[in-house]
Amino acid sequence: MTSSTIDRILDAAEAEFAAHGFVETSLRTITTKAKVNLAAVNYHFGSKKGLIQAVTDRFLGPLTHLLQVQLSAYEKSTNKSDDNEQELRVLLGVLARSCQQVAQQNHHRLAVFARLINTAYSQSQGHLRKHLNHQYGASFLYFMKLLRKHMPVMTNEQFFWRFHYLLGILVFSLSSSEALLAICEREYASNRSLDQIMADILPVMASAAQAPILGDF
Amino acid sequence: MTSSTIDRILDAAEAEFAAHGFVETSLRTITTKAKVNLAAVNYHFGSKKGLIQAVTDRFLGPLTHLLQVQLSAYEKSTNKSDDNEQELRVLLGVLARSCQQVAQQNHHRLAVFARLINTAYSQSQGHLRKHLNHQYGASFLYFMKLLRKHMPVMTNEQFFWRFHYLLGILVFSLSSSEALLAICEREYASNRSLDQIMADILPVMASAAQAPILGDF
DNA sequence: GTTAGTTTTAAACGTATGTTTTAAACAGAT
DNA sequence: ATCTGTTTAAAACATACGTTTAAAACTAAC
Repeated sequence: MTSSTIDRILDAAEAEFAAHGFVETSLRTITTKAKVNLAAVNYHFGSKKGLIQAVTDRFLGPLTHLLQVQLSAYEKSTNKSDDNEQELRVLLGVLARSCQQVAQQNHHRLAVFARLINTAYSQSQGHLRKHLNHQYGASFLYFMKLLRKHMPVMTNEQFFWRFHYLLGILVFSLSSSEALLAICEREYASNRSLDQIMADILPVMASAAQAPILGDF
Repeated sequence: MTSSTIDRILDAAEAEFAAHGFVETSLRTITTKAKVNLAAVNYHFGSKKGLIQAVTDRFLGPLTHLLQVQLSAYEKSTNKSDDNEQELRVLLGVLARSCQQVAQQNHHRLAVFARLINTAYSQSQGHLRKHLNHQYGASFLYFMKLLRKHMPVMTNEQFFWRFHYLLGILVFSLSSSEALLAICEREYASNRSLDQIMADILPVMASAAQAPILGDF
């Protein structure tokens, strides 16, 4: 047995979810791609919802754990720069590197994660968002706490909004990465990688974090 | 007859699409909310796909038309600032104001638009993206051309990526606006409007547009 | 008032989906 | 080798969906 049924399902589901979204991909396409019987999903994961949760947990579990470690290491580090924007890039780099390390070559994982965030914030009810917050909120709150230090000249509410604007850059880029990379290759004959995109985004997010707050427009 | 069947369908579809997405909302929920017979959708719009197109056309048609006018007025205007970032805010403000003017109080319209962009870029095939580009690409290319002038220190490819990072801010904020506004009200007892969010985003996008390009991280 | 064209209605159709069921195949322990 | 619990397999189930049909209701012109 090269790989277990469970792993083959998770891998196939991850790829399909990343490419077509959660509701758009059926269990039948997943199970045929995984070369597994249809009923296997409900046997091992209970339901489609359980499968989605398992796929995302496989990424978010290690990610939040690694993030916790890396952030506390960053917090204890002494060689902080005086340049606030530089320091923002470093902090955002901790998150980016943690994502990359957990995704480990697998370009689907980040796309699934981005889709998850997207759907979580697109639901008016917000059940998924509450679940994510309850399950993995601690690590991300920690990250936000450190980020907050480098964005001092705003109220908590202003920080809330600004944070989600930054999140938008990341989520949109990752969930659209497949299409964007394809366009980029066709239009500019340039073969980029997800890692390069991540590196590309960091200074953009850092600048966006420091943008002035203007009342009018 | 207070409002025609077609308009009632469009209004109901717009609200449901904005709240739950295109695939997640059924024709039955739309027609019951519109107090219209189920078959009316297929009679008037041919198919669900036709309905989606009609909903988005109702927004994108006027928007691109208005944008075309406003942008050429902007291009001809003489009181340009020497401050590049300020000028970026003005140009982005043209887009924002056009969106607001066309959306006209209807907070669903912008959310549907954002969802459309999101799904267009989330499809690996990209049929929807090509359709939008073919139908409404001219106005947005015009906008990009003007934007390009204020982001000179990068290659065309770098501009391509940067543009989509900016797009991410807008799309995520708009498609998540309902959830974000709800959280904001609950957490900070602050009643914001979509217009305020738009005004809030402009300087962030302007700063992000001018962020430096760093090779490493 | 009749007629021709349009719109609305109720019902049914075909299909795709997630899920369940029941039995068979398998694995490891005794 | 037998037994026990676990996993796989094929089939069926129930439901929700988009779509189509055919008749009824409506509208406006003659």
